[in-house]
Order: sequence, then C-alpha cells, then structure tokens
Amino acid sequence: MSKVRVRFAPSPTGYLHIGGARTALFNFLFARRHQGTFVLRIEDTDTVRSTQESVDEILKAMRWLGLSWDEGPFYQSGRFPLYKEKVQQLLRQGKAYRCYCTPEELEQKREQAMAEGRKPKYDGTCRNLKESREEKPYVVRFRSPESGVTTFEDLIKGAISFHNDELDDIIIQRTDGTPTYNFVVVVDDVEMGITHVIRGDDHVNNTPRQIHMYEALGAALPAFAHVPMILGADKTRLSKRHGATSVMAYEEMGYLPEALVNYLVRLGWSHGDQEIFSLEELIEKFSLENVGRSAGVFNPEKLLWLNSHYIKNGDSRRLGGLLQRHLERMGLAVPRPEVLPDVVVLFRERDKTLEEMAKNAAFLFRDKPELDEAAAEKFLVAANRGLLEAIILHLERCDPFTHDALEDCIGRVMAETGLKMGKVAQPVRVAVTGGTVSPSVFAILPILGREETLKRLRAALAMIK
RNA sequence: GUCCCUAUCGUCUAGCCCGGCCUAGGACACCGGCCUUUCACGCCGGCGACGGGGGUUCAAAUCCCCCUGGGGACGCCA
Repeated sequence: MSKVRVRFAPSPTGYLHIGGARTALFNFLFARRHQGTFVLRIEDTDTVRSTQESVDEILKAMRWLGLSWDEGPFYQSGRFPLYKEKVQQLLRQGKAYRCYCTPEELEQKREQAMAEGRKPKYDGTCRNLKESREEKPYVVRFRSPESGVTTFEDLIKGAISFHNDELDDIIIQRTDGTPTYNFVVVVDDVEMGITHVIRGDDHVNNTPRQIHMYEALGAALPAFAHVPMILGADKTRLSKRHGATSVMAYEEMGYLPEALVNYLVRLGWSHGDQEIFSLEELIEKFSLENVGRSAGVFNPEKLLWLNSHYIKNGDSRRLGGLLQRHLERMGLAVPRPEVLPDVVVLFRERDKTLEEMAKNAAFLFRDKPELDEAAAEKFLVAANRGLLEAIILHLERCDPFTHDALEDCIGRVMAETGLKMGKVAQPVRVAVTGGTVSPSVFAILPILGREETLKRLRAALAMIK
C-alpha cells in the first residue's frame, strides 16, 4: 500500500472549534499511526471571509493541542492559477460549461422548487447553450452525469450510494473568476497526493460530486472516511449556545490540552473500556474502524473529569508554570514562582481546572485575604479570641515552620484549650485564607511563611477586639 | 419538501461484522455510605439502556424489512 497522506483543511473564517479540532486530531492520529504525512491546507478561496487572524488563531490552537503537521500550511489563495487552468481544461473537454444565470434568478428558482416540494437543484438552463456570450458575466458549472448511481465505500460508514439524478451541476468558478470549494478540494487532494480524506459527516453529500470531478480530472480516488458530527446537549449541531466551542477558550478556562485531546478522541472512538489515553498511546491504538457512525453529544462534565485527572497526575512543575499564567491573568504577581509546584500539589486533588486552582490559591498571592463575611461572622468572634492568642503564641515559637512541626504546635494548643481539631483549624483557616474552604492548614502555612501567617492571624485578632 | 446518514443507560461507549458466554460491561453525571481539621479527593454500594413493529432462527442487542426518532445536505460558504 502506498504511503498514507492525509490533510486537515480548515477554512480561516473564525477560530478552531471543537469539531474541527477533532477532525484534525483524527487525521493527525491516522497519519502518525501509519507513519504517513499530515498536510495542513488553508481553504481560503472565499477571499471575502477569510482572514489572516483566523489562520493565526487556528495554527495557535493546533500547536497548543500538539497536532503538528508535516507539510504546509498551503494556502489555496496562492494557487488560483492552477485552479483556473484546471477549469479551462474541463471547459475545453466539455466537462464544464458557462452559466449566465444570475444569483437572483437562481434564488427564485430555488424558492419555487422548495415551494413545490421538489429538490432545489439547478435546472440546467445553460447546460446545453450553443452560443457563448463572453461579454456577459458567467460562472462555470461542472457537468454532472444525469443518470446512474454513484457509490463509494466509506471507511467509517460503509457503502454509500447516490442517484446521479439527485445531483445538480455545481458552480466551480465564480463570476469573479475565483474557484469554489468543491472543485479546489478535489484539485488539491489530487495534486497533494492525498490518499485518505478524513473529514466531517457534513461532507457526505459532497462526495459523489467530488468523485465525478476526480473522474473528470482523470485522477485516482482517495479513500473516504466521514466522521460523525458533534452535537450539543439538545442534540442540535454544537454551537456557541451550548457553551465555549473555541479550542483556545478551553485553554483560557484552565483546561489542559491532553484532557481536551483525550476527551475529543473518545467522543466517537473507543478502544474497549479504556478511558485514559496519552497521545503516544493514541498514535499506537487509533484506527478508523473503531470510530462510531452516529453523532455524539458534547459532554462538558466528562471533559472536566478528564481535566481533573490530568491535573491530579501531571508534572507539578509544568502545572505550576501554567498556574502562574492564570494567576497573572487575574492580576496577581508571583514573586516566588518556586513555590508553585508545591501549590499545585496542595490543590490538585480539589480543583478541576487551572482557573479554579488559581482562584482558590489566590489568597497565597494577595497582600491580605479577601474575607468572606459569613465565615468571619462565624469563626472570627470574641469567643475565639483566647484561642487565636494561644495559636499566635505557639506559632511564634514554632520551629521549623513546617507541616509536621506545625501539627505539633497546634496539638499543644489543642491540649491547652481542650478543643478538637475542627474547632481550632477553622478560625485559623478563615484568618489566613479568608474563607472556610482550603487545603490542610498545616500545608498552607509553610507556603505562606511564619511572618505572613502571623500577620494575618494578628489582623484577625485585631478585628475581633 | 427531497436526498444521504444514523439509532444500547441522561451522556460517551463495549458488545453487533463471525446469533447462544448479555438476568447487556465500562466511564461521566446523579443518589447513599465510609474516610475526614473545612471543602474536595479517594474507596464501597445504588439508580439507569438494547426506540417500536414485523420477520428469519431451536435461539436476536446481534441478521432482514417497515415505521418512528435524531442528525446532515440541498449557497457565486467551506
């Protein structure tokens, strides 16, 4: 079998969304699995809507996910002469023809057909025009067979057939001379030697026409694999209404790329009962045969669970670096980044995103804690004054200021006062963190340091008085 | 409307191709318990599905047909 060549071909009219990312991921995995080549191609034939910013955004998202490509990015906008030449070739061979119908006429015909319950396809008005009217604006249409059946074997869905009379003559070149998607995709896939076309389900209907174009161009057919769509909770196509759909929005919300990759690949693909996969493992195990055939619903809770899994198990130094970025985005300075890995270790069991971790660990990086009113009213009360004084006294002398030493010191406070752990820990927690929820106080205090800890405890005491 | 695709717990899925091992397995979520300095985490347990109807067969989640549901396409977008 010839060497595998696949491509991801986004259109740069926005950011990389979840669905596109999964298509890219499947292509990437398939290429790596077969030691093939992954080509990146920018489909920007719509010069009006395509932007460089979108290209940059898409590349950034792919890099973040770790989906590296081997060739490209190739821009279709830079290949117009090639397409023009191919259009001329089809025109000469009579496999395409000029159409002088105006957009308005076509729109009208479409509406009428719909109203009459017919399929709104091009009626072929200009298909057999004898004279050429060069002076009038025209588009070029591909001449589609009028009868017969076109069948292809989809690697995911199996055999798919279309009656050719359902197909109409689609436009391959616009009035302004630019080519359209269905044509360039074929020209480029042929030119770039693409062996497997792995793309979204929504392209199934385009496939028979594209097959005709391969034939018209005298090219061999690639294999096709159509991956099912991703839907929202209401089973409609995933959109902003269902929450974030941009890949980079997940980065901002504190998700790890490996979590998103793991989630996306399991949405529609499986390997027995296994849920957790590293990228290396995916490359080893991925196969199109195990991709499901029906659309899947995007489930944010499961993504969150995977993210928490990778936060729990990831390298604390790397996570610390990522956490720093989130803290800084919140406007907090991190004067001692070397404590960050320890912070990660403290919070990784409780926070499901880095964003959440940054929020919950923020008290460590503020000048003073943001006091939760209800918590203060409950624990920073006159009745606890003596307790706080005793704690301060013991902590002043607690040496070293470490987890175990602190445990001993607080233990002495408990012995003196006869109070249980719960009674002693909560006032300290509130004084130091500002709230009632945090990791173990014995773990927090060493990170904060003796000086800062005492400062906060004294401030709390002062408040009570 | 027409065409194409699709159908196992609320969701992602295993099983289906090669019918019996399925009183249908796993995961997320949810509920309960345990653990516990708070909140989590973790552990244990529970709830929960073969869309409906016909066939074929000794036997069907697994094969065939119809219906229904869902999705997609029908653009001088990709």
